Amino acid sequence: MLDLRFIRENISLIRENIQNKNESANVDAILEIDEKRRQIIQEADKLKNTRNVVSKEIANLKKQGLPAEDKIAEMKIVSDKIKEYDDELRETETKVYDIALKIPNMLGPDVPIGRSADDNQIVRTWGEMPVQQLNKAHMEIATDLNIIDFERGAKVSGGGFAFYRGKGAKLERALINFMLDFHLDNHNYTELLPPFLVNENSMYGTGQLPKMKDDMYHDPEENMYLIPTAEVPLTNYHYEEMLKFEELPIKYCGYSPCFRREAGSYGKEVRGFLRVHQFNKVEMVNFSTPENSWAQLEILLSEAEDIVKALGLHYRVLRLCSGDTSFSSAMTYDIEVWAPGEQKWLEVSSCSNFTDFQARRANIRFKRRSDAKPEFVHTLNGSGLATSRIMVAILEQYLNSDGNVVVPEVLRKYTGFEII
RNA sequence: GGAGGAUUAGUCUAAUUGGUAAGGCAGCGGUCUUGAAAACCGCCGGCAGUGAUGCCUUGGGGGUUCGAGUCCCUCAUCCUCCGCCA
Repeated sequence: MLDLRFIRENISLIRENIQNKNESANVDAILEIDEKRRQIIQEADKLKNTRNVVSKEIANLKKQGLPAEDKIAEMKIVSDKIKEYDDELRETETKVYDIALKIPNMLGPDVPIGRSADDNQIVRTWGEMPVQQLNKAHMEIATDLNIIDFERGAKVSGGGFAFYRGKGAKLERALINFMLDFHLDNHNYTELLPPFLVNENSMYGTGQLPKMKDDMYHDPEENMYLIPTAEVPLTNYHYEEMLKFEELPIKYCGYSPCFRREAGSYGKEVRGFLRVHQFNKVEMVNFSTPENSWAQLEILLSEAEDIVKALGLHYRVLRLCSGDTSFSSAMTYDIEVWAPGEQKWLEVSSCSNFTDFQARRANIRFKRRSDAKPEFVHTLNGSGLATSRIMVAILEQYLNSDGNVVVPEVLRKYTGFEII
């Protein structure tokens, strides 16, 4: 969420930003409602002051055994009035937040303006386009090698679910463990293995709710949500906390499965591993001071790139244009790996600076000194990485001429085999 | 799932029949000192405000009352016991 005061003072910038982000939030009413909200607070505070002062007088009278009926009757009226104001305030605040929660984060200064993925900037490309002797897509490879079973996934759960089988399952576990160990050993992270179900507050905290409600698996019985990314539990780990200045930046990484309903997806988009309801991901999150967050974003990106490099996969880095940058993000870099069988680039990581947007929602703050005013931290996160699409890239880039797949060097100590 | 107990600010701990959150420690700033410690003074929950100041805050949310840390309802978390269970 944006600061209400910032909204008040920069409404035209906010309208422009909503357009640039291809969002549709309607902010027309917010100024008027917020003005009303502030007036109610002022009026109510005056009455509350009266009540506090006179209540003390009543207490004193009672102590001296003097009558206080007049003042009590007077305060009864004041109290009723306060209740009316408080009810009105609650209503008005709800209206303000309904609008404010749907306003997207402001874009960072270097974000190129554009409508769609076509306008994203290519920052750099790493490695060489691999030359394929066999031109097979990952589904065919996986089926031939019997390492991924979508049919039985569909039978047991539904479309978009799969079993990893045999060496496929082990390769998946190897990827997860390799990524975690790599970040822990080389990038100074603390590992968190989080809950996969979270409450509603957490979903609001990181900004999945209210906007993305339809994309979430929800248990109405307990009002809990299956996480769409470990970003949710890892960021909300410090929900409503005051962090220590000396400890920033705080860096966590953690594995989780990610659950997405993908409502509205269709056709060949949902075929194979490119878009599934459940996939595995190692996520990195970072709590930073405001002045340091842009530098941290570059570091976060390079840490994600280190994984792709270590796996020897041909990839490129994109700076997302305004229209492709998500609701909560100020700026996002995507890492895409090349899938020769698909003949396309696959997103395997998204590294974003959320500035103070999530921190304000989740109320995560820090003090520069023990007697200083609290400030919101900046939060960042990046996938490091999503394994299902990395699996696709490995199968297609490491396919050799006899139809087998060579296991990337760094994974061999985890898999125990060199070839599938 | 059932029964009972607990939750006060970073932490520990107070608060007459309901009368409007008192202290200790830690931390920060200062005086003193060659430097440090000790001692002493001030600050030391949040929001708004340049400020004086005002409002809010006893796990969350409601209620009763002129007034709630205190009484009632509800939810959460923790502890003890019973039941069930990987």
